[in-house]
Amino acid sequence: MKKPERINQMLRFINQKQHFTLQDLMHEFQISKRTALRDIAALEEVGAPIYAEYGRYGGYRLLNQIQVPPISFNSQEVFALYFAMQALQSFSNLPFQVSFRSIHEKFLNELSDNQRQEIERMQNRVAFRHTEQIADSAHLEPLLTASVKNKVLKVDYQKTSQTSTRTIQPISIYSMKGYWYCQAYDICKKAYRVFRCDRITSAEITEIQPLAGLNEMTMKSAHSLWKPSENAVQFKCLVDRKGAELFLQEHYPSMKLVHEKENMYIVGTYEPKELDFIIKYLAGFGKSMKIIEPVILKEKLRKYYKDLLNGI
Amino acid sequence: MKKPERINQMLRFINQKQHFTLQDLMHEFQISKRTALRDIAALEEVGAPIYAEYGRYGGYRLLNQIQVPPISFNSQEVFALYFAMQALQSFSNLPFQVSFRSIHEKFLNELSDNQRQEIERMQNRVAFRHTEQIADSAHLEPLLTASVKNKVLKVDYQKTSQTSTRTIQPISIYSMKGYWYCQAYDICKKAYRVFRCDRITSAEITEIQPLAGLNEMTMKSAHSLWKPSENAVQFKCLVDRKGAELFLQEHYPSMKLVHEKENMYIVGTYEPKELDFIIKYLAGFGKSMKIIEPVILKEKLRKYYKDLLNGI
DNA sequence: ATAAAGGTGACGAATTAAGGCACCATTAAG
DNA sequence: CTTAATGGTGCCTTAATTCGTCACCTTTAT
Repeated sequence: MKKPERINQMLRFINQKQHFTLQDLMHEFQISKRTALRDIAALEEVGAPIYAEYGRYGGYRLLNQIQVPPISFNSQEVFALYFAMQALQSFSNLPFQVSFRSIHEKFLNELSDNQRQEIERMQNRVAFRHTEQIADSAHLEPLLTASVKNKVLKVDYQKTSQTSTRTIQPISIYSMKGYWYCQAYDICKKAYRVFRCDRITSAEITEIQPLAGLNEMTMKSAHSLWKPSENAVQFKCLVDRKGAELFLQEHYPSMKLVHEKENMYIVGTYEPKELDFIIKYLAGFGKSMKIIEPVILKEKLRKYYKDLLNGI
Repeated sequence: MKKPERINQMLRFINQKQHFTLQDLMHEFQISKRTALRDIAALEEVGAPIYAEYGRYGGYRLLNQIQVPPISFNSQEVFALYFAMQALQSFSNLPFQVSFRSIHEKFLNELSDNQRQEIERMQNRVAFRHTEQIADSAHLEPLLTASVKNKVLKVDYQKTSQTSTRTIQPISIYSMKGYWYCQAYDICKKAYRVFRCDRITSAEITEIQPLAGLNEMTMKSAHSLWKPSENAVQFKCLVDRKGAELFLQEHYPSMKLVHEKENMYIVGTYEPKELDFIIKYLAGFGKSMKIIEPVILKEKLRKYYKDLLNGI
């Protein structure tokens, strides 16, 4: 018997029992223990609500979902979840493997006719837009797995046509502005780094001893690992109301917005090698921003604008 | 997706339809015709009472409903939903009133201990970041209600310190880059418009007769209501690879990216009154962009940079 | 301590799945 | 009668999956 058919029969089989063991499956379907185990995994993947009981007289049982009212979310909650899901759907890469078709169906199954209709009506009326995914990120799953299980990863990282092999301990992954990023500790360089996931061309979980304490890190606290080097330069820019809004739309952890006597300033630090980057960022503010210090930043910006003028 | 899972989803898929075609399966499950055919065979083997209708407008029909064992969300799906919800939570305004606390609790209640633990471990490891909400939008609910129920709304709209009263028929609402927007048809001005919701200072549902046909509009098709006026100016800019990426991160419906003999161009139109806006947008590309036409755009950009230079 | 349950990892041989292609059969519309 | 849209078959190649075996681990009740 082929696997799909067997899995389906199993679904029916376990549905009749409330309790069964691997032995039962082995006899019933004439398969080995290993295969029975694998089939259980397949059943769970399909969504069968079973759980295992360990030890002597253990076995598998069905979660009795019928007794507990099947997730009674109210309409508003259902909407919220549904549209959250829709937003997820537009990601071309996710750190989990999910079929939105399947979620969609299971979701609608749980709902009353009324709720179903309302959802359908709202379908084309609400959206949470975010930047579309720009580059495919192929290895999100191992990155997430490593960060959750506190493992060390060996990755190939491609940066401007150069590929380097890094040994990293991922802390978290996040999507932002069309890209996936991975916060991690670079074991070799002994420093906190952020990697862009689409530039990771391969990822492999190793058994290298992870750094202790790093698994206590959360996404936010990890940023604190980032310290301005001794060479870091302080800067300060005056911004108007519009500039402040732009800042809120896009900024980096090394800067903040401060109010000072009716005026607003962006203050922060940059590493010398990031100069070009920061100039480009600040130029995006246009007239809404005025560099106060340092002078070198003013000079650079002037040069930047001159270059652009010549390039037109 | 592996075959057993696909077959299961198919069972549920065809169970909801009374009629479907090979094409449906091919699209829905992203498989070839040959495979779809084979899957049909597998379904029959599993016991689905399907029969085929030959010829044009043919397809498959289900004789009677199949009994499919109940299944629930699998772990991966639960994770995805959970994190989608987390992302929603960071919105300071939503068009529905929800208590994330309550959703959170209901969610965790339904899960097995195992899943609960995994979720907790992932809590600080994954995030879908989007721009934080910048301005409060107070009247999202009436806007959504009006768009769903096809009602006409009277709103006060504040634009650069001037408040005007508009009579609009909302088509959809969406969030983007930290703001909520509302696509709507302005009944008085007889034109399609997009409003920023935080600038709507009051909203009231009226009983004014709505425009017929508008409720057929979806979010995407509504954009087609937007037509460049007679005064609209065509423009064309050369961009390099980096420029193309920037374009993908941020662009507007009136423009598109085209490939032409190894080169990439942004082409589109702008309204004369949007000139300042478009200049600012294009300036954001820096060296990665070169205006090809019209000349007036080049001139404006040059002036823009000169002004900035003087302002440093 | 022991026995009985579930669970993992690795490996190689066997099997299956998948897509592509060419071509056939049936049916309705024009 | 032709065309388009639909289901259906056979055959080929390549890639992926499946399965059993075996060794060994974990959990739990007795």
